[in-house]
Amino acid sequence: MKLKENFFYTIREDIKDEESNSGKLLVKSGMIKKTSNGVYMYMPLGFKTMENIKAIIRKHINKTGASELLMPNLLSEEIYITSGRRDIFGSNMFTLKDRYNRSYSLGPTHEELFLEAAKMKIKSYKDMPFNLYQIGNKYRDETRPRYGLIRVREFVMKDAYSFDKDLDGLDISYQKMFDAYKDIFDEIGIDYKIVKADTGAMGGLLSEEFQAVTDIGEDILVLCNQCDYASNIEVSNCVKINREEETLLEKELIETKGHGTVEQLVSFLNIKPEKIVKTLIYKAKEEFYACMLAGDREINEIKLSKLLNVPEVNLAEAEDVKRITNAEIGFAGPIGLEIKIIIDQDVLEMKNFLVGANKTDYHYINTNIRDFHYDIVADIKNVKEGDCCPNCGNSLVFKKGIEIGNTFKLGTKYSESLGLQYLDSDNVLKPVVMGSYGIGLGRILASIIEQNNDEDGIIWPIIVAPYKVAIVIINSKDENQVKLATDLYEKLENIGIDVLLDDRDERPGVKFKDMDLIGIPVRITVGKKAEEGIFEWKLRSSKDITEVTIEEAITKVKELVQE
RNA sequence: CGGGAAAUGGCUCAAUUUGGUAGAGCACUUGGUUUGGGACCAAGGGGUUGCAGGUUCAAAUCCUGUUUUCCCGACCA
Repeated sequence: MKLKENFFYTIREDIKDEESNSGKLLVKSGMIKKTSNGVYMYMPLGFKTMENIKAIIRKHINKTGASELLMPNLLSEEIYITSGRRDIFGSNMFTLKDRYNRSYSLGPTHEELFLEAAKMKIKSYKDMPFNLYQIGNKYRDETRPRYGLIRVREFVMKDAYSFDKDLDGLDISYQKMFDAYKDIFDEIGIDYKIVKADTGAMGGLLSEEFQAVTDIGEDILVLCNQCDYASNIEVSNCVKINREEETLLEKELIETKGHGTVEQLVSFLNIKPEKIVKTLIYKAKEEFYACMLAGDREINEIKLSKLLNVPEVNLAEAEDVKRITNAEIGFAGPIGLEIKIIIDQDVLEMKNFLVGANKTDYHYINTNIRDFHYDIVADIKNVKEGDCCPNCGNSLVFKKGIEIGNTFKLGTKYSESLGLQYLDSDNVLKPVVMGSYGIGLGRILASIIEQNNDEDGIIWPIIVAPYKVAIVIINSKDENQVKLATDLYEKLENIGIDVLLDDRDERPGVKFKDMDLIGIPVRITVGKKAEEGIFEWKLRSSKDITEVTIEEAITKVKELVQE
């Protein structure tokens, strides 16, 4: 592409309404432009990069034997009501009415539709396995879009769905897709981890997430130093902590005026948070539960909701807490409570701890497990950095990640609710066994930038770069320079290299800054030594500059692109 | 959905406290000097200050409502 005669722009000023590095750089470099909260245009440069990512994805997904198709996004709401997911998505789903007042929604995910498509073929066990996929838009009414392309309301996703007659078949289909995912992310060159995750609104048997490792990530990845344990914190199991033996003391009521939080109590009484057991009142459906865990720990609501077998749990409202505990917030405790009490497994081992007294401004010290009743003992807390690995016992470390891919073993959940059956060899109708597999393309774009940038801008890996080579003409009025640069430009184009010719009437500094900003991997400059046929070769990722002839330049480009 | 901040030429901001009819830098146009890391000089073009009301002789500025954006939280395959 010749810059002078094509659509190209960059922004010099800092981007005010983007917080993340990738968001700022994507907007500054002219790759995307925000149209409203969480909705972006892909400008030519961004579009081209996206197409490169799509090509890599297609290559590997096609290799698994999956067939590509394209689904609509305007979907009758009926579809989601039938599958029972209308309520699960709730206000996360965009809905609209047509002129006859019929309800439609913009597809947040497409299990239901792919299942409809699969019905066209599946009659007998002989019709499986197969795998369908599309690369298309998804719509989710996120409460708070943020971080550029990382959390948006309209986004591009590759979603694939496998159909098998039994679980053994699913295992094979799943593994194929799982391996393809690894190949895709390896080829793109993202630093990622695969973690076990919650199945959430998708339901099903197993969920594994492909997480790009970056500090801006919204998920916490729990990793082991020694073994290959890797899990999203939402489902990481806690290993019981061994505690020192202590003589049990008698509980004692003490005044703690105005000190309701763990933090306040720690400084007021000069005790360790590990000697406090906090009591949180939760509401699940219409029932209240008191959840007890050590003061230095966070509750894990996903574990709690699974334990109680409800879709979600919420902290109780202030009035409810006051009514249940007869005290202000901060003074809840187990003694005398009439609701069900769930204690974290570690509380069982704790000795002589502090709890709320269910009386404003009072706590009990030296409380022990014998002093109150409890109904359930379970693992209801988040793991902490330094905890023991459930696999090998070594210590766990945390990293932050962005979910860029997710693979689910769905099982028969959807085929049962939507009636996708086949006739098996024993002449019995059975539900089809499904898997679903997603990749977020915008998140890949953002993650690559989060992982590959410097103070000058983006540094694209060559495989996804919108253009592999930028030829910069130092003085676009110098005929020699223009001629030489154009010659190289045409030769590279002829061998199929995406190359960009900066022939604008700008000063060199402007051109260098722009090429750095948009992250083109190779820069070939035509300047002072144009008359001798000498180019300057520089990689975006390095400071080194070498002099090359036109033949050498072409050879070096070929080598780089083939790698 | 709770809490906070903001909205002024294409972009980043000033003028708002103390009401007097909008200004700078960047970008753009023209001319000139320049040309190896976001040049300089000169002359220009471009804004009914998010929107709707209200107060006032007079509103970017004060008041009310509303919309949008950003941040923190809640939420989130």
